[in-house]
Amino acid sequence: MLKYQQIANEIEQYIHKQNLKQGDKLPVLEQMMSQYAVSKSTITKALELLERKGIIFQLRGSGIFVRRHNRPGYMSLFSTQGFKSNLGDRILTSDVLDVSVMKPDALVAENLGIDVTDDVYRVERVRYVDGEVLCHEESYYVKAIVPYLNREIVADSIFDYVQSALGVTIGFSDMYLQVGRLTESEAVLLGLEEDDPTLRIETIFHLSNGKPFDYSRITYHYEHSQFVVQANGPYM
Amino acid sequence: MLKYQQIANEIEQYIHKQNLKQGDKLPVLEQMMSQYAVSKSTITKALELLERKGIIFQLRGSGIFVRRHNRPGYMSLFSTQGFKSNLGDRILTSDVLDVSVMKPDALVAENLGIDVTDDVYRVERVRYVDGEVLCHEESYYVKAIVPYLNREIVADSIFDYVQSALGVTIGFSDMYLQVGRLTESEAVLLGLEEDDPTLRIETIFHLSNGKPFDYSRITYHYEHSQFVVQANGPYM
DNA sequence: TTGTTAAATTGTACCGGTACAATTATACTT
DNA sequence: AAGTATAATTGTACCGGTACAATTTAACAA
Repeated sequence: MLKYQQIANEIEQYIHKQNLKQGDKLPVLEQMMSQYAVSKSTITKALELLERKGIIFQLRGSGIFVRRHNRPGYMSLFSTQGFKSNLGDRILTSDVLDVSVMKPDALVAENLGIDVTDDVYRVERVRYVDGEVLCHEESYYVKAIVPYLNREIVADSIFDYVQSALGVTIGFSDMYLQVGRLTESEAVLLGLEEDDPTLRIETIFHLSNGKPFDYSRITYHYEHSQFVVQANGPYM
Repeated sequence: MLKYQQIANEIEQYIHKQNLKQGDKLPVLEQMMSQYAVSKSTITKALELLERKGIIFQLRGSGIFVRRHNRPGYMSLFSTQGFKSNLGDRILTSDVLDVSVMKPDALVAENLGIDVTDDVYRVERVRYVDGEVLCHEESYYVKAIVPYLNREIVADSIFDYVQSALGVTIGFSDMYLQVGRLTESEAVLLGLEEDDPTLRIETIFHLSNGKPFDYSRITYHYEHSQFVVQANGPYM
């Protein structure tokens, strides 16, 4: 692991262990330099990472402060999307409805940048947090990149498997959000009624080399899903 | 303007003018260094900014490539939230329903980190994109930070005014998303029916010194709002 | 042609430095 | 006590460098 990542983790741990709250001040940069015995730019890089994650904010001339939102029930929009799990103490489980190899339809192929004659894995799951229905997920993996999947892998974290077993790294993703109404079949799976409101998120996940490898459609249970997104002004 | 910001802008312009698409390659780092006559770290910083904005991705050993999502109808979730307007060619207008000074209720005061005896500006608007109803917005500004507002300012971009006229800088924001059903009064304003689906976003905007100055509740017209969020893997 | 090895290309991690801007603390005045 | 100038603190911009890892290209062998 890289130094600046390691340091970022340790600082994050420190904040949690000390139970620091919004506005609490962290040690100054120079002290961190000597504490971790690295150069200023390495500390800066670690802090920048934490800033992007919404864990701290820095104020020139003043110091480094803890940033923390105050709504326990909300999940990070990104945590449910395959990235670093940030669900805290909540337990995520899955019912696997389907894992199979197939040919993609035109829409799926287009989103994955492949041909309709190429193979994809289709995975269908219903996911739960602490036993409550969270969402219905239908996702497609490019078989050329993810050559093998089974129900055990899929019941767990697919992304962990892909990264550790296949040695590929996930780079970035495009998420498309839209509110709509449930179809009858979706309603059954989520334990709701037809035409009930829902949040639909389509996501295209890319490897770090820019190639799409996963296209997924998620339909959320509107009563069990609330999300937080922490944004940093100048960058968006 | 800072060098690295300036360079980031110029590169962004270049991408648009050349109409580069996903996967197209940009000049290599070393060439950019000489072209803009700055050091490597300044170019790196500019590129990092563009990477965060979802405009490029970098690939060690290979080059710098354009990243571009391919769904024209979708607005960036952040563009409608006061940050850098990225709506492209679409025109954003507002009906101002209310601009007044008042005392906040307990909930608003809590979200703004102030006392119920402190003054706030209450702003209520209906916003349109290209003439279509986009959302209903109710927002509260800490009067101690934003001492004056009127209907002209509010009809335009409040954030531009706050930053340029008041000389404060916006630092970061926490957004809370939730799907629900419209109340009758909301439905009237949006031209929909009661109990229709809707996306509700509450946002707390902070200055760069960490102080909250704006708490807003937005209710979106579910048929006229679709959002894109571009995420970068390792940072979330 | 196909695969393998070696070399060149190219971005990233990390160092250490100077200058500076924003904030906060201090000393001083009124 | 309250304002005002001054100094100290503290993070950010920018420079220029070395080493290195990932990728691509070129050279080579089977």
